[in-house]
Amino acid sequence: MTKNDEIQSVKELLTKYLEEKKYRKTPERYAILEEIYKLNDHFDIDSLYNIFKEKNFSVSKATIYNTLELLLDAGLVRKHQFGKVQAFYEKGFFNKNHDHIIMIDDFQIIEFCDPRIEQIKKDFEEAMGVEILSHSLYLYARKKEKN
Amino acid sequence: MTKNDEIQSVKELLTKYLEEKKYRKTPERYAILEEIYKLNDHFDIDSLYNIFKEKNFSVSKATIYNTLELLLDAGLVRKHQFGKVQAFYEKGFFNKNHDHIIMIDDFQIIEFCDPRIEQIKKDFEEAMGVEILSHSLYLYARKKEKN
DNA sequence: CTCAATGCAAATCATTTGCACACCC
DNA sequence: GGGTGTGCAAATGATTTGCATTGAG
Repeated sequence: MTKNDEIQSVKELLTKYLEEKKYRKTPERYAILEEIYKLNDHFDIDSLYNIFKEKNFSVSKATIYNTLELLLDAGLVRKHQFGKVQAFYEKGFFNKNHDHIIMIDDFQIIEFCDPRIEQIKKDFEEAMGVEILSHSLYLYARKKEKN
Repeated sequence: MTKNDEIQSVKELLTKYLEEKKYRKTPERYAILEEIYKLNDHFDIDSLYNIFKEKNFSVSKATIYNTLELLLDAGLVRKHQFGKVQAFYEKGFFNKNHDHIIMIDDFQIIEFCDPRIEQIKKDFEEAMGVEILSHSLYLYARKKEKN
């Protein structure tokens, strides 16, 4: 799937979501979704705001906040809050690797996926009679020093 | 180990830490540590501040922020930031259960510990040649609806 | 006595909110 | 047209900072 195909697909998912919820299909919502899916990296509100600014496409921060909330609810982005006050986001539909290793030296983020997590979740659901809706796992790592 | 023994022990750990780092042994630092270890629950800065206020023991919020940073560095408390802007803390030396289930209905927090996590960490350390310093795992759950 | 630590208030910064206007339906 | 969504600026709330004062070493 090319990046353009991917963008096309998530736009369709957004349309479906907006129609289901009877929300309006505003150009801002599609533009923000598209910009997010063009990015390969994690991003914060400000950098997204600046991308639009550079393109002379006018979107207010309030709208970006609102829209990210909406996309979060639609399941099209993920939100991270690793230790910092400021939240980070990433596109979140096709890249199924849910977990993250944070390199504390340079804050590089590596994604991974380990089936044992899913097993742990299943075990807890059964043991405690609850439904686990989501999870977040971060490993904080640093490159091994050579002594 | 009784709660008093525990408080005694962590105070000694704090002393050791302060001496190593050549920091001063102020009454505030010990008082804050003690209050935290008297609590059984997770807490935020404000509730800790209010505890001192009620006791007419004067500690400023700036000092509480500073001291929590210090205790964090000393490994005597843990910090959480689950989605919210406001951070939560908990005592963190003797209670070895590191992972948390957040009940999204009432924000109740359940602790647990699963050895599979440690195994995942070990595997990654070996596979990627990094040292994993810590991790955080949250499961977001809700009580199962009875249909 | 000296300088690190505290207390207070002001500053900062991310996020939220209120309200007028715009534009999707 | 009607009401939701947007934009802007002001409000909020957690955390940080500056600076004068205190007290640990």
